[in-house]
Amino acid sequence: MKKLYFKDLNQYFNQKIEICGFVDKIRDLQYVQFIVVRDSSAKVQITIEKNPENKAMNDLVSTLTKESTIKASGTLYDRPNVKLRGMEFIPTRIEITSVSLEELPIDINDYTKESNKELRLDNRFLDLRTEKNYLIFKGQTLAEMAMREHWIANNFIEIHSPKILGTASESGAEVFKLDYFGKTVYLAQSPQFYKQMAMAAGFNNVFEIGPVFRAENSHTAFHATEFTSVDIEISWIDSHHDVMDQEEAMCNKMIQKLKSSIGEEYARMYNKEINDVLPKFPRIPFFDAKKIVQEKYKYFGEKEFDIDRREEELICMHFKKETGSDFVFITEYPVQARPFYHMLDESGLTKSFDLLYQGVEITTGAQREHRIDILKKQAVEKGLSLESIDFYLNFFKYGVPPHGGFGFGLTRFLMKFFQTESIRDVTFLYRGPNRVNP
RNA sequence: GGUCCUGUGGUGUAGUGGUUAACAUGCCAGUCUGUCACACUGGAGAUCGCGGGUUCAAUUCCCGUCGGGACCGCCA
Repeated sequence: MKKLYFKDLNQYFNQKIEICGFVDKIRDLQYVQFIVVRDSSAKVQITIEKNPENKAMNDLVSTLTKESTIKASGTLYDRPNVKLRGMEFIPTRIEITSVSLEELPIDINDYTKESNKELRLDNRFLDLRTEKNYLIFKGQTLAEMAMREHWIANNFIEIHSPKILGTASESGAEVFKLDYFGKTVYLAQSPQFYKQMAMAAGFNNVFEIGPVFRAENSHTAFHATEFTSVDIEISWIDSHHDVMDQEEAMCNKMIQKLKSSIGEEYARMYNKEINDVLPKFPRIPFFDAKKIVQEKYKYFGEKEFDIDRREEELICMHFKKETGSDFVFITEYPVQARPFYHMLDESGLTKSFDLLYQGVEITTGAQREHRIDILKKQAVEKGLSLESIDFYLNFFKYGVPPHGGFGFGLTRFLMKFFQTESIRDVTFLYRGPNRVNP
């Protein structure tokens, strides 16, 4: 049997078909019964008159519970007077394929108050049954597809770097340790070193979409201990601006794809259009950005060499007003805020950038230092032992193109794109300091 | 890791030092001429997170504990 998606049902009027899905609502009246059935794409009404001929089905429906799954065969009719999509399905046979318990641990109806978030995460499989949550993962699929299309058109190679590491990878974050046949190994907190290795391998341009692990005891809406990172690395760049050009192009493709594919559904569910994306995003050097926030908003961040949450929000607010852009690049971060492998410019600032989206940092990128002597010197200055990164330094001994790249937090992007309050809402199954189940 | 907040039927909330803990929704039963967030009537459902203390009396006040959240720090 080929599953018919309910969104396509208007092609099947007056035909004998089989439909299957979850029971969304049951309205059992004196002379007629209605079942609203739902699948991932839409809902449809099944109508059964109460009469001797239908007795078997009538009895079945009276025992049916919401959220059970059913299959029904019958005929679909065009019925303009039915409010739900102007159609109804008249069955000749209904099969209950599984029965749901009567009461659900969470309320999945859109029009009532949302259940407690923890309870929803405990019962994520039920939480995800709503059309709004389904749209998030449809959006994620399309976003990844758009990015892949962009990369393939630009000669990128997809890599799958290991997540079990003998030495800790470097992104400035804490790492998880685990037992590996009696030895201590680490979970990858970034594919950083390996995507650079691909540059040394002559792959020219690479990308990876994969999990990364961070042992940070962070209790915020923007952090998870495991999340999906989109990483790219490209060779033969002149500066970090070439990397930003790539990210700009990628984001444009992505937003345009989302707009063309789910723009209507998004507008219906969120009462708002997807914002247009500008072909070019504002690029503002770190200290200039600080200055704007200080002069315009009279806000003085506590961190001299980094940007705090409030500053991120104000910078985004400023450029949204000035240019209409949801995206803003902050460039030339001071060396104090950056890892050892970022390349420095003549003035001692890093050739690096962050990308902010709707007030949140979604990317860090840079031109990498590919000259081994300078790389070693910078590592030592950051307090790293050269032995610990020996395997990494090897990549630079036998010729390597100038290169750079970025890591893009897919869930952070989706969180803001879908206007959710937490990264947990856009993660299939969230992992955090206090959550490793289900 | 720091600061602050929170825990009451299945779910979401209200409320109180003192008789039967309220409301909405959900659930069950019945009624109902096609509903469409169906409607109406009735019913079941809560040792008020857990432990201790104060008190004649604690769901309420205090302490501890466990769970949870928000913001900050760290980062994507």
